[in-house]
Amino acid sequence: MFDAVEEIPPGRVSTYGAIGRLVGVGPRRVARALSQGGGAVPWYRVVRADGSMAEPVRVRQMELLAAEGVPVRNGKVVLAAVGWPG
DNA sequence: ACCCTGACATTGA
DNA sequence: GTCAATGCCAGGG
Repeated sequence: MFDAVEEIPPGRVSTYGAIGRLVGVGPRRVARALSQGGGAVPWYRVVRADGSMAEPVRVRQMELLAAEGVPVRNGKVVLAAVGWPG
């Protein structure tokens, strides 16, 4: 699944659910994997289905995304614009 | 084995 | 658009 995450091009964003469907596992499995192993992959390009982000990292994540030119609206990523289906 | 908890998703109010 | 309830999978006590 880390492969799927690395597949996300810069400036684009995907969701836990999307990744989950790609690799055939539940979204929580993805979230868990990233929270533990993460670090070596662009985990910040993965957000919730509604574009919001996880509390523990939401600040950092917003910065990293903004740095790649990802549009954010009210603390939520504009998936309609940069969403990455896979 | 049972219960609680969490970087989640979907549905209905 | 925001909130609560329900379903889901895996870990830890």
